[in-house]
Amino acid sequence: MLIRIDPSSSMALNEQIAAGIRRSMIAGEVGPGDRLPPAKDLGRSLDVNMHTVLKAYGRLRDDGLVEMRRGRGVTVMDQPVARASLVEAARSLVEQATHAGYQPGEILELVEVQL
Amino acid sequence: MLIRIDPSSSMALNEQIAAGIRRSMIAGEVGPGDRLPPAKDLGRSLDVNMHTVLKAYGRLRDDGLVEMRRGRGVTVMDQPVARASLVEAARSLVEQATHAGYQPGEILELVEVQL
DNA sequence: ACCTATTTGTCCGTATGTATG
DNA sequence: CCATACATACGGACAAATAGG
Repeated sequence: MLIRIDPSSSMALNEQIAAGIRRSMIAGEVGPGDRLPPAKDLGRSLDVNMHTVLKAYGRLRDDGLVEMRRGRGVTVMDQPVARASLVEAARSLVEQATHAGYQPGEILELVEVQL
Repeated sequence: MLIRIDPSSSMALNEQIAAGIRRSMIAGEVGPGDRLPPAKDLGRSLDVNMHTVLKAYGRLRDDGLVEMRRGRGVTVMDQPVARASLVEAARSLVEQATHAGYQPGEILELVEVQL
C-alpha cells in the first residue's frame, strides 16, 4: 500500500491519508480482510503523528470501509458490510424524508443535487 | 446551560458533554440561534480540555444539531433543521457511496429501491 | 491462569493556521 | 489590523481490549 503525502497541500493530512487508502482499496492493492498498518508504524513511515493516522482511520471507519479494534488493529471490511452500511443509510434517509412528507421524486432530487 | 460531568463515569467525557447539551436543548434551555460557549470557556468551567469540548461539539454537528464556524463559534441550528438534516443525510450518503467507488447511477438506485 | 506486548481510545497541553467580525 | 474561536497537527500519558507466550 503506497501512500503519498504532500505537507504543503491545503488538504488536511488526515484526509490525504484517508484518500490514499481509499485509492489503494479501489486499485485493489488492499482488500477485504486485509489489515492496515498500526497507526504508529504508518505514521513513522509517512513522517506524521500517530494521532493523525488514527484520525484518518477513524474517517474510514465512519464511512464503513474499515473496522478498528483495540489490540487487533484496523481491518478492511467485507464488501457486503460496506454495502450494508450504504443500504442502511439510504433506508434511513428515505424513512426520514417520507416521515417529513417528502414525495419520492423530491427524495431523489435531494440525492441528485449532491451528486 | 447547566452541564454536569462525572469524571469517574465510564462514559467518555466528550460524550457526556454532548449528551448534556442535547438535554439542554430538549429542556429548552438553549434554542435555535443560540450560541454555545466557546470551547475554551466551557472547557475551563467543566475543568476539561478544549479539545474534549470541541469533540463534543463536533458530534453535535455531525448529528445536525449545531453549526460550527471559525471565528464565529457554535450555534444551535434553526428548526427548519428537518430539511437541513435531510440534506445532510443525502450529502453523507453520496459521500460514503462515492468514497466506496459507487457511480452516480448506482447511488440513485440505492435510494430508489427503498422508495 | 498469568504476564507481556501490541494497538486503538481518550484526554491533556501546546502550537500554528485560518475564517469571522 | 486585531481579537476571537474553530481546525489541524504534534507529542505525551494512561486506559482498555486483544493476542501470544
